Amino acid sequence: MSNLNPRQKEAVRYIDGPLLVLAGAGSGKTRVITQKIVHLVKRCDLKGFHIAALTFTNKAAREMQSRLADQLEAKYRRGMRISTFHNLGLNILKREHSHVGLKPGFSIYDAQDVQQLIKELMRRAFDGDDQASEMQWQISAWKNDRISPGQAQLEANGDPKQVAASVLYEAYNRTLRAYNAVDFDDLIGLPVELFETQPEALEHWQNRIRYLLVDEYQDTNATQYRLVQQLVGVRGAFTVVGDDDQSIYAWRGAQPENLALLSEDFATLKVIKLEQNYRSAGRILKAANKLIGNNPHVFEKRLWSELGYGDPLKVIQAKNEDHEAEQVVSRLLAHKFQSGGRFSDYAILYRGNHQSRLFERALRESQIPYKISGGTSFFAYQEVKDIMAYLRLLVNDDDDNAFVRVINTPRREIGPTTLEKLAGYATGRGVSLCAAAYELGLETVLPERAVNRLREFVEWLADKSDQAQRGDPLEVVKSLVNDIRYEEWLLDTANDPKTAERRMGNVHELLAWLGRMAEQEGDGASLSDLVSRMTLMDILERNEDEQRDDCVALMTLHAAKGLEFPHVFMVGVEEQLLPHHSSLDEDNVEEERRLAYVGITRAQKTLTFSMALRRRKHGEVMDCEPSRFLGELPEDDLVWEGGGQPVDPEERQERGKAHLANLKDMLN
DNA sequence: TGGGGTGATATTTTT
DNA sequence: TATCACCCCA
Repeated sequence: MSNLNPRQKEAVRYIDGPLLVLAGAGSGKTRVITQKIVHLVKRCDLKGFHIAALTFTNKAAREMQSRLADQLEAKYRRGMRISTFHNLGLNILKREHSHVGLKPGFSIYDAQDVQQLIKELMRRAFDGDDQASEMQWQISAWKNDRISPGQAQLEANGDPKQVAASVLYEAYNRTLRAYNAVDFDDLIGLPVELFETQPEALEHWQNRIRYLLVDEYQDTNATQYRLVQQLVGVRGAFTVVGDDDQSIYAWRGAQPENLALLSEDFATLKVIKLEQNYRSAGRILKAANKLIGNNPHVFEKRLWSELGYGDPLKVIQAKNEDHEAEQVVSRLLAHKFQSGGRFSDYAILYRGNHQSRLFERALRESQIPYKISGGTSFFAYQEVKDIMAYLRLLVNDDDDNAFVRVINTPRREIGPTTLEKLAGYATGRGVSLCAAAYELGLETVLPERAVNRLREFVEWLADKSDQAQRGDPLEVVKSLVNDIRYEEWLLDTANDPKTAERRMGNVHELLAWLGRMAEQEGDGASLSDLVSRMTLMDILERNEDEQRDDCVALMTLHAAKGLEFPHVFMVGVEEQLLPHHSSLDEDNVEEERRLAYVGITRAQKTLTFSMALRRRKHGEVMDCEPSRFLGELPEDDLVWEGGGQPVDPEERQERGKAHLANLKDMLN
């Protein structure tokens, strides 16, 4: 407690009612949350069992957990829930599944599964899957806003596209239930629905969670806010921490107005502002404050810092986008030599992922190690999806999506015709594909050979499922991979043995994760538990760059939220790019300004903006103007630089080599 | 069954 | 312009 400032202390100690902590960038909010948990346990005698802290990302949850582990003995942490919203939702559904029409072992569909399903439904209903992702987006938006298919249809007001989407929404939900499956949005939405209608269930969870903390509160959507409201009930024992200036996810349903809404819904709400920043030099904060001052505010806030004033901010004006990348990289390199720092002290932040390419190239040419965050998820690999589909089917034989994925992977000589007939039969009988395969009537529509193959498959599946229920789930999974000769199949299908090897490596990785998770969950863990937990995990692609740890970080402004770097380059700071043109059309400049604000406040010591005067867009060379946001920064703290002549590629190579030699010298 | 040709598309993304 | 998803074919 002694290392907290007075405001932070107040936020930690205040437990008399609902509390909103407005935590500016770099004001130590995670410290406050963890300290508060310690305070609740040690000073207020609250059992860990009765405390829940919610985050949006697994990363944030992990971070909080590990910080807490440093400050609180294990016995105090028993039963404490520090998890993402979605994991809490999963826990609730696991306990209450019967009330919302789910059977144990229900599947969780990720965005990819959902897209597949929606395309399938669209092909069936409108013979065509045009704009499937738009539909997917719309349905998710409705779910986030707590709008039912019926309401959606009413609100569509005859607009054909909206009507179609709402009809699809209805069919989609129905199908998901038939498959005994939920999507990510349902993990929050179904508990909310449940709590609206089942007071006993709500009471149980209110009794269980007696103090609730929520991180990044400005990112909550309507459904998540409702869940928070329900859980805290009239008691209102909660602390939410957020910053309206860092709300950059409104486009995916977040409602920053939930911050202001709190004071309406909880009359006794106390608000504490954390305005002392421990991260950035004075100049950087001054610029950030001035920029964000152009946005309207419900809560006024002014960050200050005791760190020095720091260097002026720079703006590099490059001739074109290649030149921009060159300039940024050569300045980064020069600065690193001069300061003797590490590559990991630097970050390059951009608005859109496509902007990374040029910087990657420039960094590679100069032999600078870098890592790009936001790679493909481990679970996107087809081999991982395959095995996961097997596991899903194993614990949930209603999951037709998984059935279709798995039935011919590897080949079982069950072709599209057989499947189609099976599907037709299943629909007629109102049962799942798996169940249909057992039915005797099947012989009337399918030749004996096909029926036998299907039976063989489902019987094998049932056998495995039995084993999984009785024995060690992990062993069953291993034997499953063995039974289907997956490795053989990978070798057959990949034209290059290296790819097959890599894919099998991913399968082993998956098994290893399952093993680790089984260990973590303890003896009682069923395969179903493991599978659903896995689906919510965030294992990222392991690329070679990540192995080295001294790397320049490349990421989008969105991905940078919550991070900090001694030296930040914000690139492509031009009109049409930041603010992005589509936000201009939609009159969303304020969110773009917050995005710029997030970028600026990532920097600790130096901040450099860059822009190109001309840039090719969609194959056409366009003139670019400096972002309006640059004009909103304090003029005296900004140094504009031309950027000099472009360096020719050969010289760049030379420079890279020289740099490498230099590194070697330093090592010797 | 994967690769090559074709045509649509071009912000941000977590769970 | 570059990428990506999809369709068709060998």
